[in-house]
Amino acid sequence: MNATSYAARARTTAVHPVPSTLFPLHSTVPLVTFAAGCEVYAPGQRATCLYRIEFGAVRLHGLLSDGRRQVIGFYLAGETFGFEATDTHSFFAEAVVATGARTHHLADGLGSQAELTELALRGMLRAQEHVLVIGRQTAVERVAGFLLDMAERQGGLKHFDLPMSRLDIADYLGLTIETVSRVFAKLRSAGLIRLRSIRCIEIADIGALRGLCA
Amino acid sequence: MNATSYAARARTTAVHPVPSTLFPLHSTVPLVTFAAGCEVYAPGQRATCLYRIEFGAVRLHGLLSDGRRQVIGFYLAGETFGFEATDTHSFFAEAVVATGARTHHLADGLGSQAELTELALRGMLRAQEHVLVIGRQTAVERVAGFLLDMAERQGGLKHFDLPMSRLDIADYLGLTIETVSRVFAKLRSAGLIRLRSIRCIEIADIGALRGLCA
DNA sequence: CGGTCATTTGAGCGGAGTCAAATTGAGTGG
DNA sequence: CCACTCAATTTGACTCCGCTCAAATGACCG
Repeated sequence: MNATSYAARARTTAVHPVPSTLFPLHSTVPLVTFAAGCEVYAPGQRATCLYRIEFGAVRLHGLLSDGRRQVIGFYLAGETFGFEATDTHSFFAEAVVATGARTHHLADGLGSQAELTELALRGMLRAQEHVLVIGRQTAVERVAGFLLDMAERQGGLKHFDLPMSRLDIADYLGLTIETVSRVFAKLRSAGLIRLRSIRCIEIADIGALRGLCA
Repeated sequence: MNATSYAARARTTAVHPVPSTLFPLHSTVPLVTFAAGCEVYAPGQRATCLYRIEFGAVRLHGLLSDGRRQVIGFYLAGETFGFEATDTHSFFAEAVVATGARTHHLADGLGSQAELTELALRGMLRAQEHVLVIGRQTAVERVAGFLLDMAERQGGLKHFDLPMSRLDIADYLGLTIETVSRVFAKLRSAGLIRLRSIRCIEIADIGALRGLCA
């Protein structure tokens, strides 16, 4: 039983839950911003628009009745989320760090049928690959794969920032925060990664890291 | 490490890998049939059409390099699979039992953009919910939820057939065959289910079963 | 009836979880 | 700039759920 509830582990800092609308500088669609930890939407709320992230990061997550949390996915700058199979949202979406996003209603250009299909198909593939990772990989394999994925999605540089906390990573990978921390320590002492700071990772041996991903 | 390879555990019975085309009786699109265990497609193959199942069941699964297997999903009569985010397939599709399906090319009616979007969105949601189950639920919760899902998808009767083996179930739920068997035994001795035969389940106490699913 | 394969059951182990304490780090105010 | 606070992360010790290995039982079939 993995029963330590999310609420008990993470005393989420209370933040202003109302997104502020800023000037649309580079686009005709409005930019909404969210402070770190701020909720974008919750399950059951009506899905009204898509969000394309300009800066920052968002996590999608679900909760079990006793508070166990699973992060379904992270969305980074340039990525789009908010589309649903039903007319209401199925999961929580929250800003991981200060985030700005442009909203697109289904009538808009980005909401065109073909693009929505593309997004849905990619979202499906991503979730299916996530199932494979969580269902059959060890803690080390999951963390190694996660770091490579994050590096690639941030431009493929050999050092990059992790916008999310260890708890977010653990809940994304189906592990505990302690296990994630221990795997980081192991990778560091094996010389595969360096921790420039707590949230800044440098990949020192990408080949070895890839070799760990089964 | 969950390293017992699928090949080592399951000596898949060799079957005729060539689908036979039968007469299109109720539809203008061709019916293809697959014997139990027969491969429908494999990763890397070009995705040419959708399959709508007339009878039988299909599993989608991925393999890790050392043979660990994860079943991504099952498709039952009336359900559609075969759509992909890229132009090639990402996973294996195999008939679980003797299966007949109608193929629909993207130009056909069923392949219309709106329907494809709908399928992709539902597929995404299903995979995301699967992530939540595998990432955060215990063995008992996973099995209980699986049985309820199967019952519901087969018409909601209180008894139904499981088309797939215990190994398929285990690989779908991210467990081992022994654990699945033990949970079945536990649910049976607790009076929540009855096993009419090895593959025929009767739900004796659906309320209690639901209560187990967190 | 014997062979083969799927499933169940038993015994023991280990990877990741739990509980707890130490350490680091980011703010904040003096 | 430093002391202090509080949260995030790391580290340590121990536990337990689900895995591994092994053997028994059951189902199907020629």
